[in-house]
Amino acid sequence: MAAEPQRKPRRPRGSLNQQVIVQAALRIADRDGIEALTFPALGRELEAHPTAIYRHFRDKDELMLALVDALHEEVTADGLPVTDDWAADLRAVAGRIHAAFLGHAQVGQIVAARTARRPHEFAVVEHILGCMRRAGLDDSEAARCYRVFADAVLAYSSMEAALHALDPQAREADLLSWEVDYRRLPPEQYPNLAATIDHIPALDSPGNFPLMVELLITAIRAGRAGRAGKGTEEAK
Amino acid sequence: MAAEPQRKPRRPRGSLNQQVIVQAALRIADRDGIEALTFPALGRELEAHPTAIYRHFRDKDELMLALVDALHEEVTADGLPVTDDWAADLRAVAGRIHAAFLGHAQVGQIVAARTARRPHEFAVVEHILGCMRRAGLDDSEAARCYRVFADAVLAYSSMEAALHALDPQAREADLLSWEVDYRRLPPEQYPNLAATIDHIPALDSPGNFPLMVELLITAIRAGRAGRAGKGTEEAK
DNA sequence: ACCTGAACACCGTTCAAGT
DNA sequence: ACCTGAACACCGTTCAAGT
Repeated sequence: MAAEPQRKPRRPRGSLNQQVIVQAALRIADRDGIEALTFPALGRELEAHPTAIYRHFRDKDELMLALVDALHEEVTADGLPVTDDWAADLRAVAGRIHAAFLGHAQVGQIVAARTARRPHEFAVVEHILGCMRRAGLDDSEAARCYRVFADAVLAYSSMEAALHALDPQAREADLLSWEVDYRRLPPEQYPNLAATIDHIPALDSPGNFPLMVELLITAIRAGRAGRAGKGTEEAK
Repeated sequence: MAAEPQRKPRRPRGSLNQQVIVQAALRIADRDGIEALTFPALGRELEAHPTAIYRHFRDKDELMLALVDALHEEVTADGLPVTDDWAADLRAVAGRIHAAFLGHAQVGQIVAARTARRPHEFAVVEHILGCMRRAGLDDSEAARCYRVFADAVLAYSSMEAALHALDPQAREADLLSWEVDYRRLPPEQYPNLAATIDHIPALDSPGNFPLMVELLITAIRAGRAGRAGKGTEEAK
């Protein structure tokens, strides 16, 4: 007959490489969830033998780190514009990171747990440092504020990605728990909750992340006021 | 002779419960790492059959959520003191959360990924809301700032726990990557990095978290200035 | 040099059988 | 009611054998 079984669609010789594997892994994670990202699944997606990936990545952890780096690459893909408004630039880069993490929420959720630093993060570091210096901070303050701003944006985005990555039922249950459980608490024991419960934003409210960014920018603008920890040089 | 084999040290009848299992799980995670926390390992630690845990937890995920809740319990264990200084109270509760997460870093690292809200978190919510209201924020602002402050503290602490939970070699490699890789970058392409590299705190510098908390407090104190997002009522 | 096949150790989960 | 034993499906990883 015309359609013979064709059991083993072998890949051509050198067609497997890190980039092809990373793209396939991203497709699987985005489509079926991070827990569905297994070597057998990768083999099917690539139409290759599951263990062929070991030619290109030492182990699964190294593949995961490559996925995280792919997200950072997406952040810097179109270049990070530098304007004369450092605060606007900080909002922009924070928004880019946040968007990339939620856009690939299944991978974004593991970023916080995988702290390894990879090549594509360099450009982001340089960019944020520039914003801090243009804000008028001295080198020491700029360096410390960079560290905190970048890590806060990373950690918060990763946490929101984790919520975003939950399957719909579990997520709905999580959000409903807030609506239901918290309203049931006795007002005399939880007076502050009782007074403000109607104003508390949802866990996944889109305004949460921008507000955190805005608070950090406000504090950076406020400048030397309220700096904690060692290394606060009064020299000036 | 005297010491007979005694192969199966059976547990007495009703001696297994959620609390006993959670404590055993925490011991294993703290001692051997989160990836060593398996049903077989739990069986050995409890001297019970591995699958006996299924009598008390629906699946492994539910056990993990119980571990996360145990951390929140630790935060509120000694009560959260309310003084006349809302900023100091915010520092204190943030420090408690941070300490609990790093104290059980193996569990702390998964908190951000497991967003489920559990009983022992109620008291923390109430406490932080009280701080925000005493800061002079109206109910809407207090609610929004609570959400961002609490989640930022949670996310940042969880990320630091993840770094803290890495095995020593991997962690050393991560920290060294900063020292080495970043110093190798061409200064003309990364001028801001070149200028500030000596001032950038280490990934695990103990000052990072307090600085983030201080920045948030500074912004909250700055008050209405620079609030972003919808719901910014100009009524006043 | 690169990919494949088979095997190994291990884990989460289920369920019928014991006490 | 509670725990145990055995089995099942599945996964990461290794390694000798193929082309």
